[in-house]
Amino acid sequence: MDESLRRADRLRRRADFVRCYRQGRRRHGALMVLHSAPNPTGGPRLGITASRKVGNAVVRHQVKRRIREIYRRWSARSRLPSLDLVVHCKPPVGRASFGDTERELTRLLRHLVGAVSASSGGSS
RNA sequence: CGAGAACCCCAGGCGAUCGCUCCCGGCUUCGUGCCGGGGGAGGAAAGUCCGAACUCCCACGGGCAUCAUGCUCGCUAACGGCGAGGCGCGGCGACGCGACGGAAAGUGCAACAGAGAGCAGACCGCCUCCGGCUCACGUCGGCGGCAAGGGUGAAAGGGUGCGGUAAGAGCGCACCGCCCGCCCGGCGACGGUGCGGGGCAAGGUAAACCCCAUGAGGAGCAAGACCAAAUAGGGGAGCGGAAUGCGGGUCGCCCGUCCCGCCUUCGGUGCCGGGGCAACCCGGUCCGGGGCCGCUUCCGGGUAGGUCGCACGAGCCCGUCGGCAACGGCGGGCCCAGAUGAAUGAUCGCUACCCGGUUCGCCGGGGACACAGAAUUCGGCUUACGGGGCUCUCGGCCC
Repeated sequence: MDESLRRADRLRRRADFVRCYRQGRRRHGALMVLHSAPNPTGGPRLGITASRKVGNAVVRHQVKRRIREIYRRWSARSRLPSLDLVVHCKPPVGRASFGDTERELTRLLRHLVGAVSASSGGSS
């Protein structure tokens, strides 16, 4: 399958982030919080936030790259509905391993696929 | 071998798979997507502490205030940086460190201790003389003289010695130190076993105020330039509604409000002058109010958003020449990140090295690990931090 993740697949405007926080659903994990809100673009978009509590610039960039990589290579990504996603990092993620981060993120994303497809089926 | 001291260098490498971003070329159903090739974090990218380039704003000149710098000569686009030198301090030494102008302009400050701390001073002490006691040495008291010795302090008004004296004192002398002038050396800071003069005055603190010299306009790439929705608002023109303006001040600028003047209009049996038999009319003056709304059309500013600024530069590398050096000249070669919720990555092999075992072939485990991520760009400084090389110093041992 296509594993590319280009500019259009990422969240790039402050307004989109704010919309996710205000109107979106939330799912909490030990390492991160996942916000999600429907978007009209026809495909999922990903945004990642990491405050300075997570670590210095090197740590924050590493965490964001790992999350982007996990999302990019996630096998069920193509089954996601048209959603804007924001992964907000919590401080412990700076010390977590790649494996732990991957387990947590995929668990949160899996819940999302099931929940949204069920609710959209019920409403239509 | 052990302690140190300068200077310089590196910041893993190779491969596989899947991705991101920029540039070039080709194809393009022009969605800008594919295909091929190439570039893609640091020595500090950091702190944002200095200095500049660049951009906009302001500006006639001068002064005040504020801030910064502060030995000399160089280097540099510039600097609060760097190099060399002087002086002082620290270290056995290699070497390191230093806001390193002025305290004989003024003002202020100095805890505690101490007799006394800024027109110095007398606690213990030293001494002549007088008096008491004593055979005497001496001792006690008093008028005075003194500051050598002790003691206090961060600091007590040159040091050592000799002379001198009742005891003392630059009181006198010698040497050392200090201050002033000259001479000599040095571009200069400054230095000199140089010459002459002065008994020594002028304590400390200027990262206390201050004085002196020199320098500084402000804001910053979210600078700034261009394109430009939606909504709201501004300006011009035309038409319609009884009537339907203009100029100036206030302000950093614009709009509004407010204020002033002129014009116009409405009201007040207002007031003054003139006219008329009169209703009233004309001119002036005083008080109060109004000087907009709707539609059509055009124009400009501007927000979101986008493009540029934005990657050839005080550039890097090599050689050579000048200079102790910082650095500069000349010649040749190279093109070296440009993201913007922010790319430069993730995972997996092998490998230096480390640990354990060893039949010395190797096997098992760990595995590149410190500080740390460009954001307009340079030159520095400072701070954080892993490792290596070379030279030098001191000490120990061996030949």
